[in-house]
Amino acid sequence: MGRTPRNTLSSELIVRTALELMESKGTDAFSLRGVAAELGVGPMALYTYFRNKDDLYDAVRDHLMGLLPAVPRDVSWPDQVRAVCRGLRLLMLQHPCLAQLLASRPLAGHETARVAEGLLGVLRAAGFDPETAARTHTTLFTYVLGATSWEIQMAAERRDPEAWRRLRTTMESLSAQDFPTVVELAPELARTTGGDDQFDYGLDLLLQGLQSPTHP
Amino acid sequence: MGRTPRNTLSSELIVRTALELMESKGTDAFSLRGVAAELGVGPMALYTYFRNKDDLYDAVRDHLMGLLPAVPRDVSWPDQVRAVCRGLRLLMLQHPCLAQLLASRPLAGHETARVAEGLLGVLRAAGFDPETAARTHTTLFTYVLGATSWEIQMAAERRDPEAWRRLRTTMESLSAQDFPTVVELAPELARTTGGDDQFDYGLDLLLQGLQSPTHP
DNA sequence: CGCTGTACTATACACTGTACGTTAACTGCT
DNA sequence: AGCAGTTAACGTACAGTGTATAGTACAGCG
Repeated sequence: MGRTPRNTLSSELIVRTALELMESKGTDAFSLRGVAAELGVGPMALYTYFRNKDDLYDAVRDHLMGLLPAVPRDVSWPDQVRAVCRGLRLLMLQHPCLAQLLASRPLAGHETARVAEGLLGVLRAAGFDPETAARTHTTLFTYVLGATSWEIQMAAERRDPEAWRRLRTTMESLSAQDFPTVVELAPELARTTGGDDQFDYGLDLLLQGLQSPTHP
Repeated sequence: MGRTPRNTLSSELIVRTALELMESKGTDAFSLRGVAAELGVGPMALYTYFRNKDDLYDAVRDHLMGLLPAVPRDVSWPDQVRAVCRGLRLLMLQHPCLAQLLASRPLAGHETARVAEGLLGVLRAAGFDPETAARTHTTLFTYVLGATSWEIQMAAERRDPEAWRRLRTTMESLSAQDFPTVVELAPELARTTGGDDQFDYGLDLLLQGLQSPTHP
């Protein structure tokens, strides 16, 4: 019997395979059995390396966070903040599964901590007191998460022709009497559901607030 | 044979039952079969009213959005914006499933459009041009979505003792040499993962940016 | 050599969403 | 009243899912 030899598996290999499957077949279609099949192994073999599916999700999330570049050193702190936030958004766009992984579980793992360390360090060096630095970190992080998740979701909707058609017909069924502003701004709304400009617009609002003279 | 009589079901009844189940058993444990069992009906009976599970999700989401109060009329526009954003957050906190429902599908449905109409109307009345109003709407909405989803997620984690313990040990395993700022600010970070103050902090940053003299 | 721990397999269970075909109950028409 | 016709709910079935439990082959060590 050609049984699979012993040390063909490893956490890293499983994580890489899981990531590939999430990106090719879509995050929802991902399954442990799929990973196992891809590796030519029984489903239960994965349980030697991960206690359950969520545990594997954690590992994939942390692996992806490890791909974030370091904070640039020779620019002003607002530009450092911009770099971190844009970097995280770009990573999420490159790996759409990251949006769902970040939304469904809290920060945990060393790579994730490294990212937090980078942003918090920038804020502390800019003179923020501990509480304000922590608040600002959470605000920036949740903004990036919300804005980019939304962007990814809308892009996915646009790609699925059936869902896109349904959305269009819903929009067109709105009476201009009951929803005058939505109907009037429909083209603008469609244009502002994503893109670099939209992201930077919100990010700059936050940064402007942070730099305002009335800020603590 | 006591067969279920004909018109015991309706879309509204199914939506209400689904919502109850999501809130009692948790959004993840929700299933069509559970709803059907609760209604004393076979699983396929639901397909007379909804084409599939996502269709039911859409209906529940729109139903929840209908619970949002109207925009107050006799206050300044920043206070109107505050009211809308806080109202949406409160609704999400009262119905945690709403966070997942909003994150996983785009805006669709009349009640959702009503909410958008309210916020867009405020912004237009405040003098924002169409494009800026649309951008601001998206920014505010995604901020509320991201911040509140995160808050709900962290609160859920704190309630699960096993997950909470794992998070604590991960935090404590971080060396103060590699992660000086994270370690130093650990108490502040734990305190700023949610709460009215944290939410308002980010919201005020955005509003400050919107009211700044350099804003378009 | 035999022992032990470990990495993988096999089987099984309780679920899930939903496609398909059937049947019973109600509606309206004659 | 009797007879369609429509439709709401049913039963069955299928292809999946995550994972508990028990078993098996192999590596390294005494």
